[in-house]
Amino acid sequence: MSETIRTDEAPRFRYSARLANEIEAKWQGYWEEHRTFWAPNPSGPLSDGFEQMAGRSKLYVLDMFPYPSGAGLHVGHPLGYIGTDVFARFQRMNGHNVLHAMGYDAFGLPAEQYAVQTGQHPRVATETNIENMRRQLRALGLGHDPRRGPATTDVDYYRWTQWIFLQIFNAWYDDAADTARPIAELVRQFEAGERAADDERPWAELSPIDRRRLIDAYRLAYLDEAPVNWCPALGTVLANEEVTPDGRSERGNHPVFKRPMKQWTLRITAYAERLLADLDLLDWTDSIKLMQRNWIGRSVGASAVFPVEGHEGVEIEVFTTRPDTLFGATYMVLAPEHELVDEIVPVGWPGTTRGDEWIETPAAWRGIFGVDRTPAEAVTAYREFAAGKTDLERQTETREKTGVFTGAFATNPTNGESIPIFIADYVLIGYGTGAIMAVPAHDQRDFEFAREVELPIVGVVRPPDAWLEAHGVTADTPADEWPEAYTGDGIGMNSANDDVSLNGLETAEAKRVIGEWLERTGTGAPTVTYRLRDWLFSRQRYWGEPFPIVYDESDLPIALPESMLPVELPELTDFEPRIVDDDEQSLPLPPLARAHDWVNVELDLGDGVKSYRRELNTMPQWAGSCWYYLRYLDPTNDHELVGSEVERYWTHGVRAGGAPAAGGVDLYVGGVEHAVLHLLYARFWHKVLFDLGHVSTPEPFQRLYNQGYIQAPAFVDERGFYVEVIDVEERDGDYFADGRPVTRKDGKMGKSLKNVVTPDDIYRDYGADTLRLYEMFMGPLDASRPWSTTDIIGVHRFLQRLWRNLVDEETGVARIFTDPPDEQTRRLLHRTIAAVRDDMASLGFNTAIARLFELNNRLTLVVAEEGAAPSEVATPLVLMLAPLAPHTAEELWSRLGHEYSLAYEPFPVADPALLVDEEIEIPVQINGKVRARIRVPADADAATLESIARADAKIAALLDGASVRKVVVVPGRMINFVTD
RNA sequence: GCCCGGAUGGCGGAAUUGGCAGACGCGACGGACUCAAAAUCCGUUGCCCGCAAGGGUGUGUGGGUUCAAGUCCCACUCCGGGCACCA
Repeated sequence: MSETIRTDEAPRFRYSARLANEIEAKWQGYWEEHRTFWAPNPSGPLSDGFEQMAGRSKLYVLDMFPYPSGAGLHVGHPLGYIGTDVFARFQRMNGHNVLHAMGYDAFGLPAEQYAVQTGQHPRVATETNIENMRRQLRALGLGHDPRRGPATTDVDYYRWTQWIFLQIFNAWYDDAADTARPIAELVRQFEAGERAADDERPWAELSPIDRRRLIDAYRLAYLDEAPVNWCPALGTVLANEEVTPDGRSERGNHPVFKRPMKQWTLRITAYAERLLADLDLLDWTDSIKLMQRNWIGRSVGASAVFPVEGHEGVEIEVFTTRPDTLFGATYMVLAPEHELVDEIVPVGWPGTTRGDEWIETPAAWRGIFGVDRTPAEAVTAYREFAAGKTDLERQTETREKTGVFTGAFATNPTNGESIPIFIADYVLIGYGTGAIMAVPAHDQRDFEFAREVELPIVGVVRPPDAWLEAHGVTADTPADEWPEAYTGDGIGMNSANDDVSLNGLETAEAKRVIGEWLERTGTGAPTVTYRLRDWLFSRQRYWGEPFPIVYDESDLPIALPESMLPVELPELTDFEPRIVDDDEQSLPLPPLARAHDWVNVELDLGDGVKSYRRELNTMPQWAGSCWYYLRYLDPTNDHELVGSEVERYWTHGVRAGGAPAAGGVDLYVGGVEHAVLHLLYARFWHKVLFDLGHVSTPEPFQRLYNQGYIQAPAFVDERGFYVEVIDVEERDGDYFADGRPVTRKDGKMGKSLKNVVTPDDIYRDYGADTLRLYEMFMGPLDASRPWSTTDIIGVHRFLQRLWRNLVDEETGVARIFTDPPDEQTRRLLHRTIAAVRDDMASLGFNTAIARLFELNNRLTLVVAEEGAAPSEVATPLVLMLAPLAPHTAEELWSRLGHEYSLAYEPFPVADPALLVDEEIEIPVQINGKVRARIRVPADADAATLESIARADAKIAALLDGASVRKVVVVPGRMINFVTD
C-alpha cells in the first residue's frame, strides 16, 4: 500500500512526493543543460573546460558494468550506483576532477535468448533495454558524464575489443623477462638462431606451415583441442569459472559435460605469479584477495619423472608437494583421460613380485568389472564408468576410491623399485600433470586406495609420538597397520640410496635435499604448480564480438590486420545455436556458420587476394567488460584504444601513506559475485596491455569495494512455490496469500523470488532523493540488508522537516536570519561537519545521515523558538546534504539565494576550536559500575578528577566506610574506584 | 572436510586504541491539534523488580585475561559466503 499524500490539502510548498518530483525533474534538466558532470580530459576532444580544473586532483570512481536487463531495475540494483554517486559528489565538492560514468555490458545471453524466441534481432531488445535503464538511472539523479557511456555492442566499441584480442594473439610470454612481448620478437629470435624448436630442428629447416605451428604454440591466444565444459542446453562451451562446483552452468543451472573440442584459449596461466603477487599492491578486502589466491591456487613442491618399464623413453611426470616422501611411492596413478594410458597398456596381465614371491596380477588390481578381461578391456571399462559419473554423483558419493591396474610398471627413481601404474578417477586430468606418485603412508587418498586395491604401504616419515599414541600404534608398527595416513611433518626414515639419504631429516630439510638430488640427477626439479587453468575464450553464440581471425587452407588461424577492423557481426534472422547431431557426442554449430557470405571471404592479406574462412565462434561476454574502464576515459578516440596522456592522467597511482600504488581506478564498487571471474580476467588483460605498453599501470583497480545486496521478504506456499509479495497479508504474525498460509523466506531481491520493488514506485510515492537517502541509511554499504517499505518514511520525514526548517511551506520563501546561532547549536554544527566528512570519506553514509538527522533535529528546536533558521547553520547543512539528496539540496541552495549549482561548492570544514568542549561529563564507576556522572573541565588532570569525583554526594556516600584499594583515572574518559 | 565473514532491543542498525552499550531511524505506547481520521508536532520506549527514588540484569553459548570486555584470548553453537579427491 502506498503512502499517498493528500496533496490537495497540503500547503503548496510542503515537501511531498509531488514537490520532490517537480524539483527532481528541474535539476536533472539543469545538470544536463549545464553539463555539470562533464569531467574534462587533459587533452583531446573531451578536454573542454580542463583549464578550470587546474589545481584539482583527479578521481576516477567506477561502478561495475551493468547488463541492461529487459526487466528493468529494481531497488536492489542502484545501491552501489547511489553509493558511488554520493562519494563522487562529495569529492567533487572537495576539489577533485571526478570522472564518474556508466556504460552497458550489452552482449550476452538474455538478449540472444529473447531473440531466439521472438525472431527479433537482439540489437532491438538491447537498445530498448538500454534506453529504459538510462531513463531509470537518470531519474535517480546520478551525476554521470553522459559522453562516456558506451555499450559493448557498439561497433565503435567492439572494434577495440577485437583490437585487444589481436594484441593478445600477436604476443607471447617471455618467461625469462617475465613479460609479454610482441610475437615478432619471438620470430626474430628463431630466425637469428637464438631459440630452437622443441625438437631441436633449426628454423631454416622448418616448412612455412611448421613455422606457423611453432609460433602459434607460443601465442597468448591459441587454439587448443582439450576437454572443455560443453553445455548442450546453452549450445555453447563455458569457461571453468562459469561452471558451478556441482557441474552446472552458472547461468541457467544447466548440466555441463566435459568434451574435447578445439577452442580459443587465453594463456592466463602465464600471469599466475604476477596476478598473485600484485594483489599486495591493491586496496581490496582480504576476503576477495583470498578468493583470488585460492582460485589461482599456487602450490610449491617438485616435479619428478618416473620411467615406464619396457617403454624406452616413455616417462610419467608427476608433481608432488611432498618430494620428501618419494621413497614411499609404492604405485602411480594416472587420470583415466591421461594420454599415456593407451601407449603403456600391455596385451596381457603381467605378474608381479610381492616380497620374494612371484604372483599373478592380484584380482583386486584388475578392477571392479570382473577379472577375466584384458588390461585394455579393463581400462576401457573403467574409463566408461568414470566418464559416466555425473558430477552430482561425484558429490553425493562416499568418495570410495576406485581404479584399475594398467598392466604397466614404472621405476621409482629414488630406489629403483618397480611400482604398478593404475588409473583412478581420484586423479584429475585438469590438475598438475594429471598423474601422481602415490605415497599411501602419507596421503589419505592414496592410503584409502591402497587399502581398497591391496597395495603396499611403506612409511618414510616417522610421525611424532603424540600421533602414534592417539592412533594406538608404536614407532615399530609398520605403516600398513596404521589406521590412517600420517600427513604431517616428521623425521625421514626408510629413505636412502647410495647417493642420497633423507633419514633423520626434518621434512623441510628433506624436501630441500631431495630437490637438489632430483635436479642433479635430472629426474626432476623443485616446481610451482597452479590450479588456475588457461581461459577458454570462445562461445558458440551469435550475440558477441566476432574474432578478427580467418583461416586459410592449412586450417591455421590468421590474424586480420588492424586496418580490417572492425569485423562486424553479420545480419541473421535465426540466432539459435545448433548442434551437428542429436546425440550425446554432438558438436556445437555456431549461428555464424549460417552467414555463408560473411564466412567465406576474399581478402588480400599481403600475398594477393585469396579465399579465407572466418572464425565462427564469438567472444564471451567477459571480453567487453574486461576493459570498459579504459574506454570511459577516451570514448570517442578512433585511432587509439585510449590516448596515453588521458590514460596516464586518470589512472596514475595515488595511495595514501606512500605505499606502492598499483594505479588504475581509484574506487571500484560492485558485487562480490565478480570476485573471481570478471576481476581476474580484467586484471589479466590489463597486465597484457601493460606489458605491451598500451597502459601505464600494472593493475586496473586500485581500490575495490563490495557493496551488499538488498534482500527482501519473500513467501512460499505449501507447495514450496514463491508467491507474489503484493498478494501476501499478515495476520497476528502469520502470513496468508488468498487465504492460504504462506511461509516467509527472505532472499536477494529479484524476479525469481517474486519480491521485486521498482524504483519507479518509490519515485512516485516519495521521490528519488528519499530513495537515495533510504538506501544509504539502511546500513553500511558493504552489508546486505532487508528492504523495508515502512522504514522509508523516516528519511522522507527528515527531508520534509529540513525543508520546512528552511522554507515557508505556504509561500516557498526561505526563512533565514543572519544572526549567529546559539553556542550549543554552533558546536553541534561543527561536530556534525567533522563527523560527516570522516564518514563520507570512508563510505560510512549511514552514520553520516544519522548525524545530519541530529543536526536537523536541533535546528527544528531553533526554528520553533526563533521562527527562522540561522544561515550559519542552514548553509552548511544544505551543502552536507548535497551529495546524498542532490535535487533537494540544489533547490534549497537556490532558494537560499544562490544562482549556480552547488556541485562544485566547497564541502564545509569544521572549526577545530569548536570541536573541543571546555566542560565534559564523565562517568564515575565503583568496581566497574557507573554510579554517578560528573561535569569536569575537559583538561582536568587525574588528581583533580579524583577529588571532584570524591566530592560528589552519591559517590561519597557509597565510598563511606569502604576501603578503596585502587583508583583508575583516565583523564577525559572515566574514573573507577576499586574497593575491597 | 578446509578457509573466510558474521551474531547487539520488537525491526534496520550505532559504539576511535578495551573506557557511559543501544546513536539515528522504523515500529509500539501516551499526549497535542481535529467533529473525526490522515498528515504534522511533543513525550516515553532493552529486559526484570519497584508507586517512586532506586536496584538488578543485559551485546549467540560456556570459560578466561583486565580496575574495566560488544571489543582481547580459549572452546563451542548457529547463520552467510568461498573452495573442495588440488597430489
